[in-house]
Amino acid sequence: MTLDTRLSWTDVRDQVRARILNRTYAPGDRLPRDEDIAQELGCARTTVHRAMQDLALSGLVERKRKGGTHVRADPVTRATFDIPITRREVEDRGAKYNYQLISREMEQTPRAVMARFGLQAPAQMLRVRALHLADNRPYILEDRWVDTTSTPEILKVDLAQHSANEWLVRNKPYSRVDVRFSAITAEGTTAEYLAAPLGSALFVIERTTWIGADPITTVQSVAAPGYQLVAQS
Amino acid sequence: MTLDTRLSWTDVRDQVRARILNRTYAPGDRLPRDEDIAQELGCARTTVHRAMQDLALSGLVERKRKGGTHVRADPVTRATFDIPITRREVEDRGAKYNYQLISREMEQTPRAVMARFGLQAPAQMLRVRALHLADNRPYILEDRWVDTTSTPEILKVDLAQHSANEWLVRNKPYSRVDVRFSAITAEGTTAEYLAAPLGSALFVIERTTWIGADPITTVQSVAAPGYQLVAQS
DNA sequence: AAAATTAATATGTAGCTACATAAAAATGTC
DNA sequence: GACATTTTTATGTAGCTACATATTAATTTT
Repeated sequence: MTLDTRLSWTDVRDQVRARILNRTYAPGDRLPRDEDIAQELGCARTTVHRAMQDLALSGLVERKRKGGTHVRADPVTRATFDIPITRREVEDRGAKYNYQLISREMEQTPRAVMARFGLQAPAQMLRVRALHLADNRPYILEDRWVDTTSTPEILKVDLAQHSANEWLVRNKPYSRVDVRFSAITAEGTTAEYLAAPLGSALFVIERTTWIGADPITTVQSVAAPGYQLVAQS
Repeated sequence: MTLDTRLSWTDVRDQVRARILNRTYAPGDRLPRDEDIAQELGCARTTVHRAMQDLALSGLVERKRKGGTHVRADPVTRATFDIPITRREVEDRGAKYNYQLISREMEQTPRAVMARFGLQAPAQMLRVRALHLADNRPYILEDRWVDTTSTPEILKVDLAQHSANEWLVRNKPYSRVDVRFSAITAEGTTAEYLAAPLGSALFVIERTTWIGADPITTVQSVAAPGYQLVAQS
């Protein structure tokens, strides 16, 4: 048991956060300099610096050189989501995972896919459609396009056995990713594959990845009715 | 012009990331110790440490004391979303913001709301329903419950003038938040208020906040058709 | 051989110094 | 007064030391 009351940077962060919460430092206010806070609390400036960095990262304060640290007037809620490979997601829920390949063919990219990649002209890419199942019930329907220029190896993968999702995540790291969420209405074959009532609302995750400037893949993953995405705490 | 090729921690991070991308360090592999990397690249261990922390934060590697640093075998896509106050969101799109109060009354919390707060028994709370408009078109319909025990001041706020969203964000900082996304079908008054075709799919953001262990507010925000949420790059 | 103890080790953290850098404030010039 | 230049200042970063802490690995004990 050490009797020293040495402050850790998380202690400092929590104290400063508490002061923001109880309005000692109100929205828009400028906080004291790191060094002054350090002196007041009896720790080093580096410790305060680390605490402040964390508060800035979480969106509570804004820091600027020479300008100092300000409590954000319009705090944003910042939420982080983990999007694991579908197999894991299913298995983590304690369900049995299954996978079915629906189609696999070279096609010309439609306008929507060009837009996602930021392409000027259409290209030939591998389009893979597949269904992921949880306990033998449809879970996620994915419609994927893979750039065979950046990823020719995909052509040799037996996609009936291994999902493109898994193969790509394991074998094709990306340097940039774009993720967006939306909702669509269940219609036609989408509704059929997901066994969703016609007209029901479906949650959609759109994910596009690049390596450097080169497109790798873009997927539209449509979840079965009732799907909910929860932020990391 | 300094001729020193002193490495910054972001340089180190990028170099290590590049090695993971190009399979020098493959998924599941253990990376060299921070100190060895530091020596190899010619910088201090602290610099490597900072770089590694960042890679761990972004989900690329996992670190454990004594265990070392490992490339994650099943990398997750980690995406961060900023959820600003609705006024800002609208104005940032260059649209004119408007707001309409629909109803405001004390009610007993239904089961769904109890669940969101984790309450055992129902409670009386202030229920506020309101519509946010962008360029005079429905944008987001919010159905909010405010705990008047933790937040009695809300009762004195003129909610016809200021949205509860804005007042709470500005005046009631929270210490914990739960965010989740889903999709629902447009029906009844929801469809009416949002001027959405019956049966169309609507994107839903559910946000619940606490201060310490005390509930503050929970909102279900239903967006007009076509809404898309984009991750921060 | 199994269990308990001890040692070794990689990451985590705090504090210090020194200097870099951006931006505001002060000053000087026309 | 308007504009350009210099100074000041608060945060940002790199490197060092020293020690904390969580685990694994090795050793001893039963």
